[in-house]
Amino acid sequence: MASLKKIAAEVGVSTATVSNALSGKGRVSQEVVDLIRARAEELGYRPSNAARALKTGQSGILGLVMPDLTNPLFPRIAQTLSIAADKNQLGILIADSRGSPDEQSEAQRRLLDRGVDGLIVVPQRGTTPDASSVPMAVINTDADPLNSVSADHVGGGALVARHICDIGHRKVAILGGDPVSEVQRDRIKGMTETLPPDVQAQVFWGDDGVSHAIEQVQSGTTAILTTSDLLALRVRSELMTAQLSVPGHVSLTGFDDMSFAPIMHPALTTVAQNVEEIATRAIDIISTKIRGETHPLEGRTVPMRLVIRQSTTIAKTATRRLPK
Amino acid sequence: MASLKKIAAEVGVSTATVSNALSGKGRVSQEVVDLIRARAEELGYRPSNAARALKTGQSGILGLVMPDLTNPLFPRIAQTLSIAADKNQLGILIADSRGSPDEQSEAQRRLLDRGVDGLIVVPQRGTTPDASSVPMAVINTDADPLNSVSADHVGGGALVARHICDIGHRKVAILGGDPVSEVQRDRIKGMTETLPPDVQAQVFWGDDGVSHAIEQVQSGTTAILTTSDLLALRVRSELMTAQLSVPGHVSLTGFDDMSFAPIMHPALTTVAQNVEEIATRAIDIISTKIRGETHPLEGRTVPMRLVIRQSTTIAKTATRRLPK
DNA sequence: GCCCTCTGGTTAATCGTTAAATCAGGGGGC
DNA sequence: GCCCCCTGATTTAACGATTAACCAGAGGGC
Repeated sequence: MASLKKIAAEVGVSTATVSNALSGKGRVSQEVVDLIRARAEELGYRPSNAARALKTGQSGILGLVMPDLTNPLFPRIAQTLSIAADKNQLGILIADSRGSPDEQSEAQRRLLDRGVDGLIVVPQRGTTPDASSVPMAVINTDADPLNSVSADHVGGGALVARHICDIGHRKVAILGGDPVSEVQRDRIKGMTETLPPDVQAQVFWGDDGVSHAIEQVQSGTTAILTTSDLLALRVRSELMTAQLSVPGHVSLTGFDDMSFAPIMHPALTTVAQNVEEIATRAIDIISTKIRGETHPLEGRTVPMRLVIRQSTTIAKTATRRLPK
Repeated sequence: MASLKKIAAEVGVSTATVSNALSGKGRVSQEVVDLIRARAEELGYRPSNAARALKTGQSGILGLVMPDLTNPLFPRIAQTLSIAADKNQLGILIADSRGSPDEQSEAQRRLLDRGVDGLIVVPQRGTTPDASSVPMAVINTDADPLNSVSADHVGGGALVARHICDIGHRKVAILGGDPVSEVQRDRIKGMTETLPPDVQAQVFWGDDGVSHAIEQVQSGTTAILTTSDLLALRVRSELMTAQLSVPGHVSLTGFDDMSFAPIMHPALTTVAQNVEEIATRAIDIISTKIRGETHPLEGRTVPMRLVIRQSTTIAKTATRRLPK
């Protein structure tokens, strides 16, 4: 409602002076500044984003492209992102790429058309986001050359593998959802790299993988490591119908520490992402990029954290190997 | 990059003509329109949102205020909202009210400052959103006088109560998370209203409620109805430690059909919201409001859907009452 | 032949903010 | 007393799109 012009008229100065007074940029005497500030406050002045954006070419808005907004991690990312964003006076415009790479490009384009200053993209599994005319921060995984920040999925895999190994398991099944996903591949890479040669490990993928992994329990597998809590929940459910108990017959682990992990039965051992750090850093990185600088931590990963709960326990059939 | 001015210069007409040609508004001959369209296409012309917003006073952006972005329903709402929004050429700016009413007001203010054309608010439990200078659509529940659209939570409660009753349960415990939540109160209202007089029902709330509800099983309660899947999952977990099986000893129901409901064990009987319809209608309502009209369905609720899974079964201790 | 209308445009103002360029006037250096 | 610089402003132009108002010329009615 109230514009610079109105304030200028009321105080009896030019709009430029009002602009300067409020932004603290030009040269304005202290008394005039006070006068203007007071009047602006009274009138409830709020600068017009549109006008500022038009003039400066910066909208103060960031675009967030998520592969699928129903991704269970999205809420936490969105929340932290939105909080971190308004600390930096930025807004967040969302777009859903609906599971298809084409839509991902469309989503990027739509956000660009709206004049966002930067883009934060969590790419579809196995895809690379389009190059864009504004700075972009990619949240994916270390293996992605475009990755700006992400959890250390390889390290997370290592954590859970070491844990399982430490509590004496010598034959494990590793279960991934979709081999196209770099994130999942990295998690599994971390697991297999870390397991010592005397531990037998077999990797399974996809829907068939679930039953195959479970069959392995018959032949001595004492632990199933999955790349996602959702997958672990499914395994848990199928183990139950097969009359196999967790962790009695087999230990089970997930990934991401989703909402249900602590309250399912048994509570699920999993690996948590430091979503807050990732989101905050993403905002930081994109802000520095927008300013034309380079962020020292760009491309670095954020450590994951092992959350040990009741779904993993000491392997009965083996002696415990003590951590060195 | 390319502006109306540039196109105008290249084609040799005025910017007004270009504007008219592209928007189809003024009077421009067909050949000139074609010429301009072609040139615009070639130059990759994209209208500046900022300029348009400044001139017209409409930004084409909607603000979405969520009580807590980690709310498990948020992703689906956000997704559908974002899809429905871009069908209407609108963008969605998110804000998180972080669990506090103050932050809710702050969030509204921030979005308003960014010049949104309308606000979609899912209020904090037990709060009323601030009146705002732009049209607002509230997604809450029927009992809220400001409600613009929402699931029929009362009806949902009725559905699950009727189901439980139909399969022969005569003593049930009803468990809510937070009595401040109008949504949860409505769900419970629907349940209690629907249960016939010969069914004993007791209502419990909050953390203590979980254990109290479970104690009831000792004294003949054969079903526990909760107001949320998350709550049901916790109950399920505690029942397990108490050596009580679902649905063997007790039937269990949730609400909202969250991601884990179908894959937990036993799969959870629950009541699903038609989130798509709600979100689509919210966008519709806010769009009509922005145009200054009134939406015929404003304030109406959307039916819920009962999803029967394995967590509910015929009460052993009673004869089944057949649905009429 | 005069007036009116219709077509296909153009001009110019405006939205609110920013920023470069300009300017008036006082004070100090020498 | 002249020149320069500094302070505290003001003017002016511009960002890109929209839109009301205006205008030239063709064609038709009578």
